[in-house]
Amino acid sequence: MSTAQDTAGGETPAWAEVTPDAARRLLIAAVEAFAERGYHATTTRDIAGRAGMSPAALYIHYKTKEELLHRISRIGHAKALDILRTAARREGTPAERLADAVGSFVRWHAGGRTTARVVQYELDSLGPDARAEILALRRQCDAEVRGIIEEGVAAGDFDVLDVKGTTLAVLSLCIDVARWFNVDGPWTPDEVGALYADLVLRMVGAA
Amino acid sequence: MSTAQDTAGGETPAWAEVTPDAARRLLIAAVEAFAERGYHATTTRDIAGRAGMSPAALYIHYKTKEELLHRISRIGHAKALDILRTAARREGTPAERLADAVGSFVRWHAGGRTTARVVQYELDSLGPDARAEILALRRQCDAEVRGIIEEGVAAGDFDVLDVKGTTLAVLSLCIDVARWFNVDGPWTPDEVGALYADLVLRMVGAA
DNA sequence: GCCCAGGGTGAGCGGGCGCTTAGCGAGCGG
DNA sequence: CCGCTCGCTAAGCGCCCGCTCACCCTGGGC
Repeated sequence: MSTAQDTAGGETPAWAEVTPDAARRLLIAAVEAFAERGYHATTTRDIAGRAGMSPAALYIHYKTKEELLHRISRIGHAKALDILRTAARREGTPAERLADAVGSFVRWHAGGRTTARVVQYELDSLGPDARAEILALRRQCDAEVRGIIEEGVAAGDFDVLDVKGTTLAVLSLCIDVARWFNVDGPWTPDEVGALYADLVLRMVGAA
Repeated sequence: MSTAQDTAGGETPAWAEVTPDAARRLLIAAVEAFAERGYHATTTRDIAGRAGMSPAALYIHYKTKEELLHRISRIGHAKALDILRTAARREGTPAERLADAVGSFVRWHAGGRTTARVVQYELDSLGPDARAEILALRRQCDAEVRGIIEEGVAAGDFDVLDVKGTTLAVLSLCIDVARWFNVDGPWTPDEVGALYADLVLRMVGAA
């Protein structure tokens, strides 16, 4: 159960950047707990218990419960931005790059649903400073997708009425996968990624 | 501020079915608080305070804090289902009915964002029985939209690879409006409704 | 063998939570 | 003008929260 959360493509083991080991185990426990119950409904005793430690151990590695959420949010958003950036800057037509971006972004939200849930839906539980920092990362995600769509429009490959609105809709569609995707459901992350890539190409008039 | 939340088209005053007046004021206060902070982060003292009452007054009209969420969720889902059902059963081509359904559903999520947020995102805070009841209403919402899409496919108006997946994506797109829509933002609910109706028609290949 | 640094624990503090209860006072039939 | 009803309040109960602190155990340098 503790090794269930990997990255979208299985590149690097998840949360490898968090050290030492005890801090990583606590963070993974927090991700699972926040995803299941939400930030406010999760107790520090629950997090420590999942990591096999006493409640006090949490405060050796993190100043507060909110710092845990902040760390999770920052690492998660960095990963999401990395996925979109990689797709946006590869070679290929705008349609190919948009399909790649949506496909891999959706695979991450479906496969790493536990992490994605926390990253995408617990943002409001952060304090003002931390939230502002995360929102900046979000705007960069938006910019990457909008960039691809604008290039497609400029090249005459896409037919879009409202670039800003369509960008928002595309991201919204991908993000909401984290809310409804069920590992035991009828689709694999790959299947949802492929379906969504097709749907998004239709949305921008590239089909 | 207390009259801010109306229905999508301004048909009936919101929450008119909740009586007596004190119970309705408490429920409206709860909707606002849950939408702002989430169910678990909202205290019964906060709800009562917003309604101008003492903390104990809440328990004259509701057995528990969860009963408030349950009532809000049931009424909200009933309204959502009503919107979709009305659009699905009117006269017109499948494309017209789908555009109507998406447009009005999105207008409700954008205009009544406060309510929609609670209804769509605080579901997991309900107990098993209450959640099961609400999930049944959700499946009916899904069935209404899937019905329109199936008719469009049967009539040869739509070109859809995966009816079930596309239905889910359409609903997901609409629901997520409640997460990002901002009343002070660049769009009105009507504009988002129109944009989304166009995007969904493209998704089903009816453009 | 001794010491020290540092990750870990058990116990517990102050406080705020959901919820209860005893009683108050306005409205009203008789 | 009594007295009953009933919506509401003030006070507070028991609980568990986030977080702290004094102490312990273990492993590596000398």
